[in-house]
Amino acid sequence: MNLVAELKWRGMIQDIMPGTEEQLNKEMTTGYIGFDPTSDSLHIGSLVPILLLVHMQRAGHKPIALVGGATGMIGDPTGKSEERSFLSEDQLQKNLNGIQKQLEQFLDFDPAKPNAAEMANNYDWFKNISFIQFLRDAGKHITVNYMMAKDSVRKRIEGETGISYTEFAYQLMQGYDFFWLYQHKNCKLQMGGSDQWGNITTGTEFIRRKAGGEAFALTCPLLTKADGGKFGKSEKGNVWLAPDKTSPYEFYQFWLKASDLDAEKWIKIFTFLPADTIDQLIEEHRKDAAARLLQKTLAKEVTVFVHGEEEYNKAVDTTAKLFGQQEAPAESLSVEDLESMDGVTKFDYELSKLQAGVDVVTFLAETKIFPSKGEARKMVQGGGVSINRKKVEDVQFNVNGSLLLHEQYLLVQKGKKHYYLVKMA
RNA sequence: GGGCAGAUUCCAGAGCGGCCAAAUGGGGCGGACUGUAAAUCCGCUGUCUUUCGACUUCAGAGGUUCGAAUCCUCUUCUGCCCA
Repeated sequence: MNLVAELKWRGMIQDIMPGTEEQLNKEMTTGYIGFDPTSDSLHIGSLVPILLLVHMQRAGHKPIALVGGATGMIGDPTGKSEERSFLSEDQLQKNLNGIQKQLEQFLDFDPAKPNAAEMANNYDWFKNISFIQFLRDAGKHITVNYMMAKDSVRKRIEGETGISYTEFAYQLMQGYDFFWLYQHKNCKLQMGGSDQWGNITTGTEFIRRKAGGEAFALTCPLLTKADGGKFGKSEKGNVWLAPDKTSPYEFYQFWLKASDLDAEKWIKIFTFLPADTIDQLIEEHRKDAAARLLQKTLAKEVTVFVHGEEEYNKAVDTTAKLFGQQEAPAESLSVEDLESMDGVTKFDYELSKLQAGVDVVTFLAETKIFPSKGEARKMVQGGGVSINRKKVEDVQFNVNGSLLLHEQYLLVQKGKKHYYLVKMA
């Protein structure tokens, strides 16, 4: 199966420029995707573009991962209803480093290979361009009329907040990137999320007008959840690829909690499993949805891809202990079980205080499981707190030494899915 | 430069002198049901607080008033129209 057919089948193509498939079939093609340094880690939303690059490389083409050191100083207006504030240069540098390190782990940079991946930073070519030079070299080739017709710009112009000249110019910079890579790296393809279509076509247009060259574009759909919610958010916010921001356990849990409909879609996009395997999984899942085979496979594949086998195994272990036998009393968990629960947030508490006895609300606030007594109380009143798997029914409930597991642990749950281990010190 | 309209809590959007921590919807969180699903139903959603309540919010600064998100003045920002 050729690359385009493969991506199509996986549901990873939203728009594709005519001729792209032919180009990819004709020769080894260099393609790039840009990543915005808006944070020091990528999140799972960026995983789809990353996977596009990986698929490309697997199909024998050459991927370039570009980080926006220059464009990050400007800000992409796409999808933003308001003008954004600048990132500080320190922050930007930190973000660039973080993102670059992450991208490196997913692609093969072995220079011995003809299609070795490459990393690029558009600051490298923008830093030497003067404003005048840019206006003469780039600005002259694209009309404002053309730029204003782009969705990202038009929405802002028609909207209530307007758009600054700075953000308006963004697409020109991205277009110039593509042109630069076309000239220096023979890069003929740009990919990205479908919201980038406008920016990407400015690039192909630019290449056509300025160099008379032909360049291609391909975008992947932006993911949403079947219930219309935003993709990639968990209770704690974004799901990050960095293990210190989203633990592998939480990461694994995110995929495991996917709804049936989403799981069917996502397994095609986020795993490299072949078509027949996936079809079979879907079929089996439909026979016995409660087994959640699809979610488990999805969670496994993605977690291994991002965090590695070992972290995956730990996440599964922890999951089994916490959710395996929900009816089993908390007392049945061994010291090793409790200690080895990776990814579960741990807190310390003074043994002497506990032995004297504390009311739940104070206890929950002092352990920092809840930020304040008020919030802790609300949650207890709403029936959202359990200690050692027993729901706390009463705000006056007294927490004391007799509840301790193995004389030193308390297993606290906020809601059904969030576990905290409190250890006495 | 001139005129007009606007800036409200996470978002959208009511409120137009006391009954306003501020309607409603969305989102978020929690509960019930279930399969750690979806749909549905219920509760919470400025901060702190056991209750009472206290404190900080309606672009910013002043002012009028017993009392202001609501009235006045200036400032900032945005949109629209005229030059």
